[in-house]
Amino acid sequence: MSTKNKILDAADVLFADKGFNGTSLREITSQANVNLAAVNYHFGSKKELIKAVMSRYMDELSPQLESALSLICQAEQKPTLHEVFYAFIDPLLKLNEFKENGTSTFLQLLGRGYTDSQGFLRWFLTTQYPNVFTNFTKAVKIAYPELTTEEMFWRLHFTMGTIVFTMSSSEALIDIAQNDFDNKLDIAGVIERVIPYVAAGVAAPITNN
Amino acid sequence: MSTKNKILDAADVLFADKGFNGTSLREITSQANVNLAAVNYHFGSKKELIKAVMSRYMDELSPQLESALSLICQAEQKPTLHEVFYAFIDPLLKLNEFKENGTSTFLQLLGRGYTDSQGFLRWFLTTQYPNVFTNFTKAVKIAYPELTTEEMFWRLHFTMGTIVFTMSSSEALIDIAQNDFDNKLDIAGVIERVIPYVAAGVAAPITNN
DNA sequence: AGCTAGTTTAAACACCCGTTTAAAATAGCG
DNA sequence: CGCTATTTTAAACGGGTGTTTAAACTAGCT
Repeated sequence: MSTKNKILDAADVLFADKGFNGTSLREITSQANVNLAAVNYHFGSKKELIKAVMSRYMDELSPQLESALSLICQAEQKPTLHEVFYAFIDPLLKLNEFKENGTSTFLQLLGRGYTDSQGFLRWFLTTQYPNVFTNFTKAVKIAYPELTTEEMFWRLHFTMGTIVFTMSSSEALIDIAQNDFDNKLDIAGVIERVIPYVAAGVAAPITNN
Repeated sequence: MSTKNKILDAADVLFADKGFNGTSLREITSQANVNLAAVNYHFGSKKELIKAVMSRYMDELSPQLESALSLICQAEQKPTLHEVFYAFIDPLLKLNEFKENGTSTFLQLLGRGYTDSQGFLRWFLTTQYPNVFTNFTKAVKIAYPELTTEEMFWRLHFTMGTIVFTMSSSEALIDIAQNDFDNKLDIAGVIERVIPYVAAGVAAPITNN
């Protein structure tokens, strides 16, 4: 395997686990069995490495999400909110074929990116992959047209927060849940549980104060 | 003002803004106009300072939350989920009297603590302030007894995630929202919007797969 | 084989970190 | 006042950080 990929593979596990700030290049390169300077040689800087790690997932995910959402929007009958959110499941789970534990690693990275480094990753995602967001809001708008744009703005961000936050601590939660309820559970199980939650949240009746 | 309080005041703003790992003692002490060594003299270590910052809020909040929740549980008619969640609003908003921008700062700190430093703050909160959690689950159990303990476990963590994550990026979101919808909005407004969302999420019908 | 372009390597660089030290300053009190 | 205990201070410590350097190595190709 190429040095570049060895670095990427080691980096995304460590980044997901300990955050971007919390992971040093020395940890990454020793885990990847490559020289420290290789990161700067192949990627230029740590920041560019972070972008590369995220891009590897987004380039895989983004087209699949786009087609899944546009399929829903063009269907003869208008979709339910439940269907809109379920459109995310297959593309997300396919990341597991793309890479071992790809789904949960990616979602953890997303969570890290939201809170670490003062939102530079949010800027990166919204500017580099804007279609994912516009397609999603379009689909929600069709499924729940009564929702004002502003309410939708907030509820989608709440949803983003729920997903991302849950997944970034999903390993710990799964551990606790398996101890307390001895119920075999994996990342797909968590997704199965979070979808009804966020769908109900977005579908909540509009309160007019 | 005492050196100790100057440090605490500077620390919680910086911690909320840039995370625990992302804030150095040198930033804190220069912002507080005190000597670098003062932190270790008064608090012992950075970790103890983090605990002290959180305790200052929790000691204020915890009793108020406990009484608000037990009031609800002991009412003659069983509470709705909406009421259970609204019980949080007043105690949280009272943090603004306790300290300028106390509410949003505290919630941001909570978000930081969940993701930074591999969950040591979660351990700290659940072991030092267990009553808040048990009272909350008790109240939810009364309001929605059909929910299994396991489902409740997950939905409460989803809720925690939504709140904490939303608030940790609330400033940026409020900025965007005010630009796009020119709608005056503050932290209380965000709370007003997130409550129906999480209440609906927790109240979502049970799916049996 | 000999040259070149691409890659890897060990070492050093300059800087930031949390913590400790020991001296200086400041209060508090008999 | 003079003594003691507390607090503040500047400086240093040991270690970790991302990045850069220049030399060594390794293809690939004529």
